[in-house]
Amino acid sequence: MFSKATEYALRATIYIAQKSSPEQKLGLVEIAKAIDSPRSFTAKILQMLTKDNKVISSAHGPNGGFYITEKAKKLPVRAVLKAVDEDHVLMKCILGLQECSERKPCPMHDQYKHIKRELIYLFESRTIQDLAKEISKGKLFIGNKQ
Amino acid sequence: MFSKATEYALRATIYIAQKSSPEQKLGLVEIAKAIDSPRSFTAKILQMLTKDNKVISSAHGPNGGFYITEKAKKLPVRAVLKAVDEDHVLMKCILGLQECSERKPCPMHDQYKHIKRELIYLFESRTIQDLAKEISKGKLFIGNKQ
DNA sequence: ATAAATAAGGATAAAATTGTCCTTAATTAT
DNA sequence: ATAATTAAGGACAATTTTATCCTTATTTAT
Repeated sequence: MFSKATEYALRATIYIAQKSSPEQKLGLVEIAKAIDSPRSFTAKILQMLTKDNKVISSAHGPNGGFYITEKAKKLPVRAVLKAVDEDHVLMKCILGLQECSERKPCPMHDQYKHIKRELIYLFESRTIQDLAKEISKGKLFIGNKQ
Repeated sequence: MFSKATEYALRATIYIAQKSSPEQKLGLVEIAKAIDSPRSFTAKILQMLTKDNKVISSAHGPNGGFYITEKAKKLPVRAVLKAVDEDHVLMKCILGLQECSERKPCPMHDQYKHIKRELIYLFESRTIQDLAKEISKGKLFIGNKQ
């Protein structure tokens, strides 16, 4: 559904939301290990997420790293998709038609529109915080290696 | 959600199902124009769909081209995904984790699993024929250019 | 001030996907 | 038989995505 970049972005954001605070920042190496993603590529993706402090914040130097503010935790998960420029995936036609709408529907439109609505609702209604909370309750996983 | 290849595969299959018969075959050029896809790339994709006559059938020579049998029309749309080797998209974890299940869920698993189920149901329950019928009723579109 | 630690950014490489072109094979009509 | 028409298949090219590496900038601690 999403690109690798977006998958890493979502996993990293959830992990940072769960483990970090402005006092306790996380380094790139720890994050990449935890979410099982390639280190340098993850760095690029974190750059997109920290751009304008939209979703993730960062600090240079010793004890620096990545963290998330309380305010940003309250953003819908969809904000991550927007930050990595893949929000359109939620809205696009499942057959890839440029123009597919009620007025000009593709053959799957009437069926798929309900799923699309739920997808959008999922990413819009749940906040980054929501997902981080569940992971800290214990039973959830964010990386491939145990 | 799907790759371009899969989008073209779905559009081509629906178009062929609507316009062709074993007596009335469709040429590559017509198909590519109708579904607004690159001609030569579409040829490759049609090759996958005709492999072992799984979904689409073809014939060489004058008055040759692509068509679909009555039997194949009754296949679930999911058969197209399988033919182009992209069926896994329906099942995969939305965060891209290799192992994501009830027993070892990712942070979005509990929410997303319902959507996943509906997606699978959509592609499993609807046949190629179903989609072709609706397009021939008139109000549906399968290409970008009008 | 200096050194150490860390993210930011640029250049590049590797791999995958998308796309084209040309030759070959199969079929049909003459 | 021959020519025309069409799909099949192989080789390659272009583009996009994924990934790495190296240098630079920023901050902190000494």
